[in-house]
Amino acid sequence: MDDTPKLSYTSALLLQTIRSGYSYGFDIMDVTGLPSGTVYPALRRLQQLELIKSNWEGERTAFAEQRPPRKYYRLTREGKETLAKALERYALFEQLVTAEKSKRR
Amino acid sequence: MDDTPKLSYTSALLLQTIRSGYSYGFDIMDVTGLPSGTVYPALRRLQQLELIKSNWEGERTAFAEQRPPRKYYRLTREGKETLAKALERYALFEQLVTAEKSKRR
DNA sequence: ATTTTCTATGTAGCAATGCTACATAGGGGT
DNA sequence: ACCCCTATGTAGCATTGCTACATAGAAAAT
Repeated sequence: MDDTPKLSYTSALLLQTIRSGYSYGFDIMDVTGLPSGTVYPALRRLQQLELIKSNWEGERTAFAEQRPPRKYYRLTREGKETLAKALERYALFEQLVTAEKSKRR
Repeated sequence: MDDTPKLSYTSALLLQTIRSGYSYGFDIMDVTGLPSGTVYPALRRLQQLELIKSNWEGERTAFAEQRPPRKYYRLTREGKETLAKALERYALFEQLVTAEKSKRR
């Protein structure tokens, strides 16, 4: 019934990061603080699961801005749905934090 | 300088769960939804890192309540400090969620 | 001239983590 | 007899995460 995969925290974080507009590897590394050896393989896995799609930046744009070309990612529809479910699951964390806070007057 | 280990999401969640008063394995499994094969080894690792301590429930209490004895966990001082730092790191997730929300009016 | 720094993507190889399935055990119910 | 509930735990495998390294062009520094 439910074919959406259960995402690790890291995977969910990556999806949310992309969703928030940080859409290429280097930028994602920057925001999340995760190393390249974590980010790039994880992105590849997410793409294999068809939760994200990618396209290379045009060489002309990269050349004009004098830097290597970027590979831009965006969420697929399935990616958005899976992320939504992951956020529900991870909301538990916050509930526990707030519950604990309210305990100590 | 900083000897506090970097916790996985799962480890941080376990610490927070214990902190919130769910202090033995079976209860933790119940709240988090994580299976025993995840929870028990992870608790053992957290104890090896001296982030939590444990003590067995008295046999008399368990006998009186007609159930197997529980192993109760509590955070050490180091555990509390490590958790606090983990929460800072994981706040990034929420920031991204709220940032994204504010983007779509 | 050469070295270093910055942007950018990526892999190899190892260690750590997470999970499924199973094991154990006593009490209570059908 | 058999199953369910509470409770802890392990074996063995698959997946994940990380450190260290590789590549490459442009700019800045020495």
